[in-house]
Amino acid sequence: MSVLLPYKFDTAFTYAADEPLAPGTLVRVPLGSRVVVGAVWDDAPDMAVKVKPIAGVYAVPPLPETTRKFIDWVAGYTLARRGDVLALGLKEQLLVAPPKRAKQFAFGGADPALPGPVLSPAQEAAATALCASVWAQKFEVTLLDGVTGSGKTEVYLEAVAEALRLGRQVMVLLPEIALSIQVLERFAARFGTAPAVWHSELTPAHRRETYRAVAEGRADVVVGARSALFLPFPKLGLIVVDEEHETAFKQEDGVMYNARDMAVVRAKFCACPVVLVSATPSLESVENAAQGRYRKLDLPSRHGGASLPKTHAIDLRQAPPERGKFLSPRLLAAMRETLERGEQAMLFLNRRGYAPLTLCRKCGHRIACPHCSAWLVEHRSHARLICHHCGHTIPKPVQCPSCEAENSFVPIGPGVERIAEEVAEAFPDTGALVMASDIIVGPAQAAEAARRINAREVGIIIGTQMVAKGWHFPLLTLVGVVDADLGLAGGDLRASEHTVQMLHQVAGRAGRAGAPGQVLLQTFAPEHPVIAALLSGDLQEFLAQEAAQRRPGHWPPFGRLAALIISATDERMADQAARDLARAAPRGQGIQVLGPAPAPIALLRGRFRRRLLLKTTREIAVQPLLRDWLARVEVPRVVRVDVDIDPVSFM
DNA sequence: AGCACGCCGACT
DNA sequence: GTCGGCGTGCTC
Repeated sequence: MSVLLPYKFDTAFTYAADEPLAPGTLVRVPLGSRVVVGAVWDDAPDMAVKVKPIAGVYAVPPLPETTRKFIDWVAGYTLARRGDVLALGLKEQLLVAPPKRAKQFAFGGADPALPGPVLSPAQEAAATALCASVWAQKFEVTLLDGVTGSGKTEVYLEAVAEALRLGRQVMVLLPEIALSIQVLERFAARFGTAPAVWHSELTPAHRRETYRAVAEGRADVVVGARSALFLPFPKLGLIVVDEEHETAFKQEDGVMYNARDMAVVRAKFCACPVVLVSATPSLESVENAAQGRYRKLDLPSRHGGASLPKTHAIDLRQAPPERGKFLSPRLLAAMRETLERGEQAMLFLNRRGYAPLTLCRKCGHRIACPHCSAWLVEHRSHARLICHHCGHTIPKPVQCPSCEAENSFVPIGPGVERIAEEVAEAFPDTGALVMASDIIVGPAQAAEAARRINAREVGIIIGTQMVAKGWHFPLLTLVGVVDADLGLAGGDLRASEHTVQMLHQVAGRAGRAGAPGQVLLQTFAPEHPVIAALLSGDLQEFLAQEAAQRRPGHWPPFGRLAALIISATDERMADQAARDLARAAPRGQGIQVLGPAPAPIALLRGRFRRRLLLKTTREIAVQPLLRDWLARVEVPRVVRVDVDIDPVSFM
């Protein structure tokens, strides 16, 4: 009998059992001197190897066939080992008997019969279409494209209700679920009980009970981060991917998978519909809809008569801030007017900390991370400099290590903490709140931040990208983007697309209730297509331009990409391996290999990194090419070669 | 993932 | 002379 182990093995091991066990059965098996968990797999047993008997069987429902097929498929697609993929959803701690005092799972209690909200005609039409798909119980992908504040959540909650009426389970994927308190509250309001949640910050006992409830079919709605994909749903009837454009769905280490794309595959194996939801859908999904692979449903206007915010650019070349400051007079004036009306303002700057660079004004020395090619970022709230890549941290030095000058360091450029300082000077009597991932940590703090804002204890919110997602602050009417050009630097394929998405989402926080919203973009390049798209609000036209740029060169979504990241603690070894791989690169019609080049972060956590990029036309599957390529080249064991299929980050 | 085996530096 | 550093390799 073959058993797949949740460790770095691609092949299943063979064990003996007194009587045959059904595939998916979770077992305890000896491995070396230990006993570990494993899952009976569908592979043929290996007859050539001498086998040990299994040590026991867990009293847990077996992994459903749909889950096993999905695990095999993900491994094949991402070039990961199957055991590593199994490990994403199976850990020994999930199966140990729950202690007596563990609270019984309170679910199975969602009530789809509770009355839903009154929907607008457009919402009603979309909800009806989604419910029909759920009812049909067959695979279908729908892109639900609705402007910010259009009530997309209410629409897909009706589809969730339909699945519950049919006795099926529902998986809802969110980016960064730990911060999505407000979404969970809306689920609770609709169904009379909070959904099961699945994310990295659950306690072990909670995690164990949720796993069991899902496996036994007791948990009917699970709202989770990307790893919820690997939970063993026995009767999945609907998958929802909210904020489908979010890059947080892409796992960038270990098994590198895109949860949005894998959700579509998961739905296919489960023969159920999947709904991708966004106000700013990715070019990938829009193109899939244009080609007829996905169905598209639109919610073109805001719910309840609220209008979309008006967006204006502030040209920093003509009206710059005071010297040493970052908020222009026009933005400050708009903030003042907003506060005087009793409304709230939000300043957006996608940069944590006080200043991104610390410079010695005597000799020009800049403080860099010893393990990464990156500057250390000053965090004044901790009185330290921190590397945002590896976490390396030092107290802010008094003396320059290069020229030995004392107190010569000056902060260069702004982070949210520095903006907060400027705000405190300009508006000393207004409560301000910084929202950044190092300050608002976990669900409790996120909930407390939302409470303070909606209780009007806070007049000005200063946030990083954390504030772009899903928040609903009724009194917020002004959004100021401190540096709208920030995301455009660098040669990233999707820099423009991601900047438009992020800034549009931030803009969408303004004016969600009655009062009209206003968005001000501070920029040095008001004529840039990204800024132009945000000013006009015509995202379709913007995506059409993006498509026109990417199509001729077969860049995604009009072609396929895979990245090879070659890394070693010895720079010459990384270089040599990269050159050897480049020399053996696959060739042929529709195949292109770019590089090797030093990665933009050429040194990361003490490892030197080189990159190669494989680009092919859409008809070519990159996995066989890569398997063959990597098998032909021998690299020293100390050199690591990571494969990133469909890369999102090019760092 | 663990755990053992294995070959080089600083202790008794 | 041994203890132990963690690089390398194996686990059905």
